[in-house]
Formats: sequence, structure tokens, C-alpha cells
Amino acid sequence: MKKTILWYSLAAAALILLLKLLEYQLFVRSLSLEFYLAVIAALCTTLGVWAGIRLTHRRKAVEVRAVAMFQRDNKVVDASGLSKRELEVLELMARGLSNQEIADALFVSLNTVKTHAANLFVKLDVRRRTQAIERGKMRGLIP
Amino acid sequence: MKKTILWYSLAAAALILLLKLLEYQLFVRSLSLEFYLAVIAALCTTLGVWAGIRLTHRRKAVEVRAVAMFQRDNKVVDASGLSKRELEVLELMARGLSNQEIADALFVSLNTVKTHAANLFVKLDVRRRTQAIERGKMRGLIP
DNA sequence: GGAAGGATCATCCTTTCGGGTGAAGGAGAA
DNA sequence: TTCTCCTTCACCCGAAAGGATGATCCTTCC
Repeated sequence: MKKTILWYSLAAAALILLLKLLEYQLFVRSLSLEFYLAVIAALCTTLGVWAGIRLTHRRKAVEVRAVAMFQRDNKVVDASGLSKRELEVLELMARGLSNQEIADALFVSLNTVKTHAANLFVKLDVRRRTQAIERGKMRGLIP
Repeated sequence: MKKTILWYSLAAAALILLLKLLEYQLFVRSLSLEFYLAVIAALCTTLGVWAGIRLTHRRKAVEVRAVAMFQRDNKVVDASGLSKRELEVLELMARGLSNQEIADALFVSLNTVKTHAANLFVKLDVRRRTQAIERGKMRGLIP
């Protein structure tokens, strides 16, 4: 942002210099005032467009980063009714882990994972893990 | 886009009118040429910034829609080696459908879906459908 | 101190998935 | 035309997932 403004200032300074040069040309070659004005208008417009694009590009980069860095929304989690453990299981499911792998990852038994899975299926109102993943992503529960 | 250009043209016309008025002011009140130029520069710059923002906002909207409305990249698909049918199966998998439901959706038998599934698992180098969904999303094969 | 809910584990049973293999018909390329 | 790939379908079998139910232990809340 600051960099853009700095560049804009420099460009403006360059423009003023150019104008001074043009001014001399104006008296020497007696170019029309309209031409003089048109040049200024064109340059300023270009500069403005460039600055506008620069500014909005910055803003867009921020938005992209916001999408990339998933941040859990507590309100959404509370609304879903999922417990912390169920959320963990769901997240590992979405990463493609099997129940056994999830059990190993969380240091619990396979049966425990299956219980958590069954409970979160009920809470998300789904029948399969793939559906659960879909719902979880739709609701912003998982990345 | 066209609307923006139209508005820009109208604004430019208004500016020219304003300039004509200023020109009269210039002769009547004998304002400095620098002031005249400054006004033009400021107006054109503002106009340019506005147009720039307008244009990039349009572009941003398109990009957002591109994220929301998934557009498949043929290069990615070719690189994956997935056939059209396999891609369809993968997409329905990602929506949480069971093999039987996919079979019904595509008007083929369950065995066919299983074959497609097995083939795409090999091509994506995965063992489970959840993994396939993960990979597919990572590579941009599916939304 | 009891009620509620979470986390843990278990058993039994059914359904779904996935691996392996084979095969037939069709479209397109060498 | 032969060969390759895609699509379709079938059968068998083992592994994984899912449904139902019950139980224990722990924390938190009223």
C-alpha cells in the first residue's frame, strides 16, 4: 500500500517534469492547448487506472490468503453440536484416513473411533463418511 | 464491463464540459494555468482510479465465481490420466454418494462403478475413496 | 449428590468398499 | 486391420464401514 503511494508520488513528479517540458514545447512550437490538455488527461487517467488496479490487487491478495488459511468458527462448531473429539475424527476422515488410522493417530481403539463416527453422522444427519466430509466442508467445520 | 466504459465516457464528456466552463473562468478571472492543469490532473486521476477499481472489481467477481463455479482445467485432467467416466465417478464420490447411488445416477451397474472406482484409485495412487476425494480436490480435478 | 454429557471400549451383525480377475463390445490410432 | 484404451459387466472374497446397544469412567453443572 505504502509502496504504491510512493510509486504514485514518483510518477506524479515525473509527470510534472514532463509537463514543464511540454510547456516549453507549447511556446516553441505553439501546439494547441487542447493537445496539451489531452496529453495530461491521458497520462493522469492511465496513472489513476494503474493506481486503482494496484490498490485492488493488494486487497485481492488478502482475500485469497483468507481463503487459504482456514480458521475455525466457534459459532459454527457450537451450532453443529459436534464435540471436540468428534470434530477431530471428522477432520482426519476428510484427510482420507481410515478408522483404524484415525484410531492410531488419536491413540484410541478402533471401536472408539467408530463410536465417534456414528455419533457425528447422526449430528450431521448423514449416512456415510464421504457425506460427512461434504457437509463438514460446506458448513465450514473443516478446511 | 461495457457499463463501466459507458459511464467512463459519460464522465469524460462531463469533464470536457467542465473544462470549457473553466476555460471561460480562466479568461474572465485570469486564474493561473497551473491551477487549471491541477484541476484537470486531479479529475482525470480520480476518474482513472475509479475506472481501475471498477474494472478490477469486475475481474475479482469473475475470479470469485471461478472459485464458486468450478471450471475444470483440461491440462490437469490430462496429467491425471483419468478418463471422462472415471472423473464423473470421482465427482459423485466427492458429493458423498455410495457406489450404488453413483450407479443409479449414471445409469450403469454397480459393478461398472466399482471398476471405474478401482481404476481411478490406481491412477490417483490411493486406497480409499476419501483419499481419492482429497487428491482430486488438491489437484483441481473436482470442485 | 445426582443428572447430563463426553470419552472410552466392547460385541454382534449387516452393508459397503476394495482387490483381483476375466471378458466382451466399441472407438480411435498406428 | 490389428492394437490399445475406454466402457461395460460379472463373480468371488476379504477388509472396512456402519448400525444398535450397553457399559464404565470422568467432568461439569444444577
